[in-house]
Amino acid sequence: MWGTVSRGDITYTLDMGRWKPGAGDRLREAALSLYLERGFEQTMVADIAERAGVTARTFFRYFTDKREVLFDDYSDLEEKALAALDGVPAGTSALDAVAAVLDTVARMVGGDRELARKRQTVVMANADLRERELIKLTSLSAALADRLRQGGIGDIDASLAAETSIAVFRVAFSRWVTATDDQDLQDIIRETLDRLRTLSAGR
Amino acid sequence: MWGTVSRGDITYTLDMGRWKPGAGDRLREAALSLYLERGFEQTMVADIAERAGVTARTFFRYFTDKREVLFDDYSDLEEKALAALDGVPAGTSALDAVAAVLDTVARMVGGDRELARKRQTVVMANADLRERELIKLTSLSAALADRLRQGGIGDIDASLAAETSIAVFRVAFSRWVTATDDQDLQDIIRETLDRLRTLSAGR
DNA sequence: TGTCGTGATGTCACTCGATGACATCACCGT
DNA sequence: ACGGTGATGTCATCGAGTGACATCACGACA
Repeated sequence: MWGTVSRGDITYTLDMGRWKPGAGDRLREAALSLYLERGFEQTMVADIAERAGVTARTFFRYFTDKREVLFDDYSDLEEKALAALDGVPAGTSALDAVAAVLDTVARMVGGDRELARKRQTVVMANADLRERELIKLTSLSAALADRLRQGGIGDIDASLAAETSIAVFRVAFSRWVTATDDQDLQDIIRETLDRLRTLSAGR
Repeated sequence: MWGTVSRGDITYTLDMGRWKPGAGDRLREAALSLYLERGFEQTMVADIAERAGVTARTFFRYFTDKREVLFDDYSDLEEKALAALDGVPAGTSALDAVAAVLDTVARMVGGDRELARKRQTVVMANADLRERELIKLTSLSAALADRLRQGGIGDIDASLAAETSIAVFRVAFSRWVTATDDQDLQDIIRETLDRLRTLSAGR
């Protein structure tokens, strides 16, 4: 299917990629596997591109930088999270609304623990990747806070609830990927949120 | 004081810097002012170095990268924060312990609001700088959580309390730098923490 | 007072991430 | 068969960051 073609005195090698669809997905897979094999810093964008059958230049057409290839699915997450927030009945307390959002997020992320572990391994091994993850969560938090405000929640309460949800998610997610049993992420998140309520009550 | 010196057929310009002490501080000041004037991306490390009277290579001997020049004081902060944590009496609840830490941090950061505003302006204007700020806060949080565990606080409670303290700090700090009156950062932090307690109680 | 060691800095060369400008190619409709 | 279009490749360039080595001021010491 992909052979070689001569044109003039130049021979083009049609090594899958230039016209094969799905370059973005191939790049994502190539990146994750290479980051896992060699580590993030030891992997060059050219390596990822080569494994995906494209050029480094093409990599940067799909992803703004070398880190983003692991994180661009956060836009989906944010979209669904906001939708979940819109779904809660008016008058729900800020923390309950946020609980509903966390439940939705848990369903999205909690499906494939093996994948989550691979990603977590890679991300935790590198400071730049941890930074990127944090800012993704934070911008999600900011979006949630905005939406909460639109729903009539007070300014500070909205910010606090949103930030708190991130805190809970981080703690719960960490427990989930570390856990040896196969407890649901959803359950762990619920537990963690309850725990926070207890803590804040001073008990 | 710093003139020129001829040695052999080479003339060295002793433009303050090569031997003048305090290169680190000069670099910090130069960076902040340039980031403020032109923006972070439009400022090159060579520019900062030049204003500080050194070479770009020297910049990287003081700071690991272009961002770190704004954040290396976090090591002080972490040190003092942990010391504050050690100062709380045994048996204090996780959240109360964290409250004490926040108070200490507030005293350190809350002294110069003008400086804080400048920094905040620069940091908020650039995604890479926001990332760096987040990871600094997060590693502070991790250090606090560790210390809380050493003090006998349960695993999850320790993580949650530490993460929560970051959430409270972020919300409070944002209010403080934005505020038009001259309310103390300490007070705002106390208020915000109280607000979180109320929120979590479901009221 | 001259010499030497040391720490801080400068110089140079290089790699790699990232971007703009332009060329090339497959594919699709006409 | 032809021309337009979108995706990709190619090339040149900038700037961050790093290693190796040279240079210099200064303080110790004879």
